[in-house]
Amino acid sequence: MTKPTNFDLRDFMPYLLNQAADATSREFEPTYKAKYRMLRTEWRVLFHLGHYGRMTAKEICDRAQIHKTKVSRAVSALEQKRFLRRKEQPEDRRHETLSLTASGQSVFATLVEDAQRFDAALMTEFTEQEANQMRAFLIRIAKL
Amino acid sequence: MTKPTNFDLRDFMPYLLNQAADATSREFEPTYKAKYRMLRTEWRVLFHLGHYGRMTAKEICDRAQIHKTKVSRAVSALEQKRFLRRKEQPEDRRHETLSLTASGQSVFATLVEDAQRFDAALMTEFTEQEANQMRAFLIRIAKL
DNA sequence: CCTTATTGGTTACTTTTGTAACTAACAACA
DNA sequence: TGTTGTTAGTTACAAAAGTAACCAATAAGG
Repeated sequence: MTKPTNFDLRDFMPYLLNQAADATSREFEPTYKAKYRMLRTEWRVLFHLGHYGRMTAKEICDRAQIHKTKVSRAVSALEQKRFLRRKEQPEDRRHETLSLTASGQSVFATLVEDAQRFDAALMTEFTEQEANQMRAFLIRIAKL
Repeated sequence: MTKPTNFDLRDFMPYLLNQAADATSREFEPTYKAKYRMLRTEWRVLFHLGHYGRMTAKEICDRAQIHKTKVSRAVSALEQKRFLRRKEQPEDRRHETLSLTASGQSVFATLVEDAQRFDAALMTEFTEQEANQMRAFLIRIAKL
């Protein structure tokens, strides 16, 4: 009855994805952590605002698939660092629009460069075509 | 001086990897969490022991790239669940060899099936060739 | 209007993780 | 032997994440 299971963790996609994600994140984390004392979620929120301009916390939750409490905490932290500002919407006072301050934007600009440099370095071992396939694949898996 | 940064998070590999890893893990987690009240690290340790037979905590750390405190805690938890057993090595009493108990092995067997089923379902949207490329790519990125 | 959802966001409490300091066993070498 | 260094693993404490309960504000239906 006992099957001769030859199951290798390296055949299990979630495991591989986690290992790869961890490896790259561990390497990149110091960039924003050391420079700006930011947490991963803060980094993500900053990037969403930097890229999309302005959005509500809810929109960030939906787009980035982060739980609202995590976003809430990240927003507070970024606010305390004076990287973003909230603005209550008069037509619906439950919403608040978030946007980067000038200093938030300059931090964003710096971190974008770091990210691009990091990504370029990471992908040197792969051809442009491989990189594109990868991205497409991951986007499908993550349902982005 | 301000560059018209057109940086999309979806161009940043660590972000994509994390999103994909999170998405798949969130989906798979209930399998071992609901059935056996196991944590992710416990699951991983169990799988390493199930696959390689017996090894020390240190070997698991190295192979799975998990920090020793996390492994230590997972080992204790699995021991309490009677899924594994420790055996001190007489020739070097700092080492202890870990191995699955009978019940640990049967849990492992069940979870392997779940994992295989999950992986198969996840990959239905991709060709065999795509899947293999993906795995190869991730193994390179994760330096496994 | 008034009651009952629903929605955006925060707070309080618990569980898990990260970090550093620690113990015990061994190794190396004077 | 004794001192110093290293290694496997644990423990204690702090930081972070998950979960659920909680406010307001609004919507919806009688």
